Amino acid sequence: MNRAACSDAEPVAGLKDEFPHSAARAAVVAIVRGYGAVQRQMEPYFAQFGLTPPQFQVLTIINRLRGRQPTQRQLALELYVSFPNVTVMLGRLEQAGLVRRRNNPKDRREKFVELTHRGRALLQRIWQVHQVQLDSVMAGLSDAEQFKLTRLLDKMIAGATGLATRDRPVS
Amino acid sequence: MNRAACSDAEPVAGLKDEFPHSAARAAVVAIVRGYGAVQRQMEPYFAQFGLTPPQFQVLTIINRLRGRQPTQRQLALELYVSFPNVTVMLGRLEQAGLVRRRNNPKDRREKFVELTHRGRALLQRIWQVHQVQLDSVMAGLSDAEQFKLTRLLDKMIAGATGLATRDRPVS
DNA sequence: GCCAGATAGTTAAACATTAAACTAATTTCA
DNA sequence: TGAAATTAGTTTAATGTTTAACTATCTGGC
Repeated sequence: MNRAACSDAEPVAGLKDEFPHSAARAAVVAIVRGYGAVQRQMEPYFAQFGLTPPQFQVLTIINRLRGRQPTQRQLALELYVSFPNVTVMLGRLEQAGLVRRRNNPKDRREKFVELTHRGRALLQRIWQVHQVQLDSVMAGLSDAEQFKLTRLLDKMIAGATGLATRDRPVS
Repeated sequence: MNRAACSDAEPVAGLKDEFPHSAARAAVVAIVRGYGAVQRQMEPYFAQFGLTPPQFQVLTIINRLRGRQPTQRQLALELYVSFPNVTVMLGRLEQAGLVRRRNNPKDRREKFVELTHRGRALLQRIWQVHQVQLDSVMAGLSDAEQFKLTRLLDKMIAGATGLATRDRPVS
């Protein structure tokens, strides 16, 4: 390819080559990096129990909503994920014997979701060592700093002015 | 299934039904939620340019390493992702005409990666409006709070005591 | 000079995720 | 009552991610 008249190795005339730094950019980058660090610690930890982090999240939410007969729909809203995603994840968790779907006889479109005995037992087994893991992830910060971090993130979430925001998945 | 002797609706005897709250747990949850909020704002934003957030990240890193002839290997290390992941993502970006792979004649195992003119032009088009987007994500925090948030997250990352940690993907 | 081991990249299989299109059941209302 | 609209869930296609297994190439010691 002959691009002598528009060399691909040269910057485009008059435009800068790097995006400038700013407090907002640094904070966004820090959040993404912080999330990555948390993920890298939690993945092998949950793998010990045969779970992925999202699977643990699903089990936790189902447990929290127990007694309220959650449907897959309600689960998706609580989890902040799309509806098809719930279908897929429950399929795997059901196959693993941790979760059960029951048809609602009153409305045959709906299915209630609940933990099996095995699913509940697994959650409790994890809880016995879970605080140690969380503390090791947060070992770099004092309790006061952990509170401050939590407060700042909550404030950021509350104040984000979603210019091009989608509140939640729509499917 | 007859489970009369071990009812699935009862909590396991002697174990608690909820994992207790703690500063560390709140902070981890806040990081995950904060990341989700950022993602939900950035995805539709990048979609305007036909990109996903990871694709933008790849283009940014390739641009930053330009002049150093980065290989796919070096890209994976900078991006903190696995090597096969780079293969897959570059495949799509190359197909979109934003990136180019060139064989290293000195070592025919390696491939150098560089932005095409079109890739560089797209980055610069995004940069022109990028600060507005970042500021809208961080609209809830003052500049000083953004600095503090960045500092706390960096400290958290540096201090995490990876009990069961994997520094980076191994493949 | 040649073969064992290391290195760069790819392919395959699994999981998570979304949007879009589809099926089935219920509700609305004319 | 019966057709239209709504709602719950699934399936499909696409993207991103990992680990494991594979191919091709290079390097080092004999």
